[in-house]
Amino acid sequence: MPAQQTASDATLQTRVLAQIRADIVACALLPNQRLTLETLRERYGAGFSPIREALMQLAAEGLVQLEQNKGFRVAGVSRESLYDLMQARIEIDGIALRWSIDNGGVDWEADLIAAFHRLSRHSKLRRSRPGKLSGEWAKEHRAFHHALVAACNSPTILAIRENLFDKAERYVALSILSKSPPRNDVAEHEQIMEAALARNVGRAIAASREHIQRTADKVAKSLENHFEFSKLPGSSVTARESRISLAG
Amino acid sequence: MPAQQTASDATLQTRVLAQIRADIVACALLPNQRLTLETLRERYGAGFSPIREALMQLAAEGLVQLEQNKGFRVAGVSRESLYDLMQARIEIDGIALRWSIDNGGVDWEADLIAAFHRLSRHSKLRRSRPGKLSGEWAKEHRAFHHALVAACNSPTILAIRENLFDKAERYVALSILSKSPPRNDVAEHEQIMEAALARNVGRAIAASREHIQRTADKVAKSLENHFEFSKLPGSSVTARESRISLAG
DNA sequence: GGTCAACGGATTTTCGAAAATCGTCTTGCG
DNA sequence: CGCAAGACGATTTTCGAAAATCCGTTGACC
Repeated sequence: MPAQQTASDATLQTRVLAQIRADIVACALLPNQRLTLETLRERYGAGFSPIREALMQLAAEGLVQLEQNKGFRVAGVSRESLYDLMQARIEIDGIALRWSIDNGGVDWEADLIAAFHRLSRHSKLRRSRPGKLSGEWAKEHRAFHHALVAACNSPTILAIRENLFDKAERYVALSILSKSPPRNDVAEHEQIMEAALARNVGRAIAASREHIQRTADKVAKSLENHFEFSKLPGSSVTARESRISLAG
Repeated sequence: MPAQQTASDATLQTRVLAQIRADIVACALLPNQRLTLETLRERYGAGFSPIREALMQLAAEGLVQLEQNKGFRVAGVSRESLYDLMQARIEIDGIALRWSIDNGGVDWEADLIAAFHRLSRHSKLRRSRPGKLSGEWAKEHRAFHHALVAACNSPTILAIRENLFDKAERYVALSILSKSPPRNDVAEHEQIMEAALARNVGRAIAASREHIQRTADKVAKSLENHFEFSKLPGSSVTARESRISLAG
């Protein structure tokens, strides 16, 4: 069993898709950055077909933009789309949370508590050491929010939620890249969890809304403070290509 | 200006994508039908690449399913996924409607009224003549529902809504294919519109919920009455490949 | 008779080259 | 000098063939 890669299903296309998506979400590929096929071909070691197919799928998900005969770009960011995204997340997560509380059984409760425990531990580690563990933390954070809504029993809503979460995580990664320290939101997560476990739908949704709203405001603020995003590590992107416009 | 095709943006991929999506939504390609690349190549007159790219995008949208090394199929249907879809539509359309009522101005009102007028006229034509105009009607029906939420001012929610609408329309097309006469729901649409124009959010959302719920029930019933779906016009699909299972 | 491995056909997946397209620069003309 | 037409370079888009994979089947061996 060659356990070498994190997520290599089988086909090259699947692997490339996962890698590019991860790189975009983690802002290893910056917003608005041009995605030349030749460059991607070198970077991911694949032919044109798998890469183009992966990019098409990401275009459908909204993580990359495609212009006719002009190629692909990482989706741009703006204050408008940030708040649009976060507002939608509030609603969608609210729905998923409501249904999850309605349907969730003991397993759901147990998984949720376990996920919170892992998250809180990783949050402490994250605060003590430098920002090298943010990958680990992001994983636990994602797992916790997934556990919250895991019992909602609606593949449609869950798929939508997952997609919005990806996009939100990208904004958070961008905020961290701009030297903004991550905020300590363990207490917020605990409040959501406790309300959910108490089967208090209204309180849980309100707490979730607050959580997302605060994240949105924090991200918006930290991006405003760093209007010029020219030289970021590990990318030969020109200023023009990766400039982040908060205006439109 | 060669106005020959309905929707031919520019690239072959875009055209193929629109055609396949339309064919799936209209059930010209039946649920569960296998999509051999060779067959699609003949049917749409294109190479492998544009077709595969289009299918990848449709896979991301959820209209086709992709199995590793086993190719593509039109997404299957089931009672569970029908109700999952419709339940999600109720919620998403509710959100979009609420925001649209909050934000909509006079233009929104005017467009909505105009869309309803066209819809009601086409509904009468549709009842008088045989089912040859259902394509026209579907277009107006789609336009009306879009006009309802057009002012919601959230690209994210609108994109999600559009996708769910496509999937719902496919179920309705399937229902019509099973010789089930379309129901006369002009009154329902009028109720939604009037509540929206009166800025009565609660009543509008309730009417919308009722409308979707009734459509779901109607579709579910007409599909149950036609368990065997083997020989449908214009397709050389074997019974095994296109059988519609309402069980799972 | 039953089980397992290897073979063959069909299809997917991947590749790299050819064709088409766009933006830009240059050139020629008014 | 200004402007339009044409050509060049870079990149996308498309194509068909080659490689890889899967499934069903045959055949051999226990």
